[in-house]
Amino acid sequence: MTKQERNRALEATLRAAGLRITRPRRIILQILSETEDHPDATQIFQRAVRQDAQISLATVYRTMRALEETGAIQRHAFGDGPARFEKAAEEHHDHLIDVETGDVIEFTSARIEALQDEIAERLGYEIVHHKLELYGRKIR
Amino acid sequence: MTKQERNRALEATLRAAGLRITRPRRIILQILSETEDHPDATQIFQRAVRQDAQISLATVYRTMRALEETGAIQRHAFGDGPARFEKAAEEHHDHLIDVETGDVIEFTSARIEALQDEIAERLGYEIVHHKLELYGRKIR
DNA sequence: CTGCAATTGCAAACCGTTTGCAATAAGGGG
DNA sequence: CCCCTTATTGCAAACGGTTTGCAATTGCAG
Repeated sequence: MTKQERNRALEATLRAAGLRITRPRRIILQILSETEDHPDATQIFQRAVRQDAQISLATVYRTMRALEETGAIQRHAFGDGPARFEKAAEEHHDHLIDVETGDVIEFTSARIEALQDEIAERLGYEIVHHKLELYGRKIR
Repeated sequence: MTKQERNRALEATLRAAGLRITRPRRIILQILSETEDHPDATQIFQRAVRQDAQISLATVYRTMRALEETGAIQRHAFGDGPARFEKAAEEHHDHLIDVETGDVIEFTSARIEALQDEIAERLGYEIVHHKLELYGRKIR
């Protein structure tokens, strides 16, 4: 993907969200698109500042909120600590968090999803969303 | 269970935790033993104050922390908002949170537990603990 | 009963996050 | 292309939940 294509994609995301295309938002979205991890607001802010020294943390938070509301990104609260973000996944997935490093591994299980629906239905509920987090330690 | 038996049980819990038996702790633990819901610190505090007007919120937090560390109670973070507590469950269980009322329904599924272990193992991890929360809306 | 360490209440600090404000910038209409 | 309206920004102050320093109180071992 060329730099231009990337840019076009970012702008499309913003436009689709009904948001104006601004320098801070472009930078923040790009950080989120490029990263492999699940950074928190402060980390995003630190990375953003490297590209534009006058971006403020408040803008990061506001942008995260706006993008979350439109579904462009997802907010997670692993354990305690600050919220961590990732760009919206094409496919739903759950998380395995390494308790030692904080690393996050994504996974999916259609069988677990199915069981969840089954359980909810049995209890007389329809699932709006769910959260499955495994906290584990690497073997060996 | 008589009042005396209850008291004895509470004290046993505290003693097992290596904690001194104090008025605030007795009251807080009793609230947690009697309630059906998953109150947050403020709610626990409010209920405690009815029995002893000079209990402080700080003590509630300190007690929750101490009891959590010894495993006597569990801390949950449903969605955002304040942490909510419940006395340690004999058996592990997960939660279905009513998105409209905040009510919490507990459930268990051996099948889901088994799948989780399977997934973690496949990823090279052993599960330390996990969190499964279903957020749903009551059907009709 | 005494003495020491644990616990308490209070108020102030804390941390992640949100918000009011005035200044700036985006982008649709002419 | 410029103007005007409105969204967005940076800053600093406020916020809500939680933790902490301190001096006073209390539990409990001896």
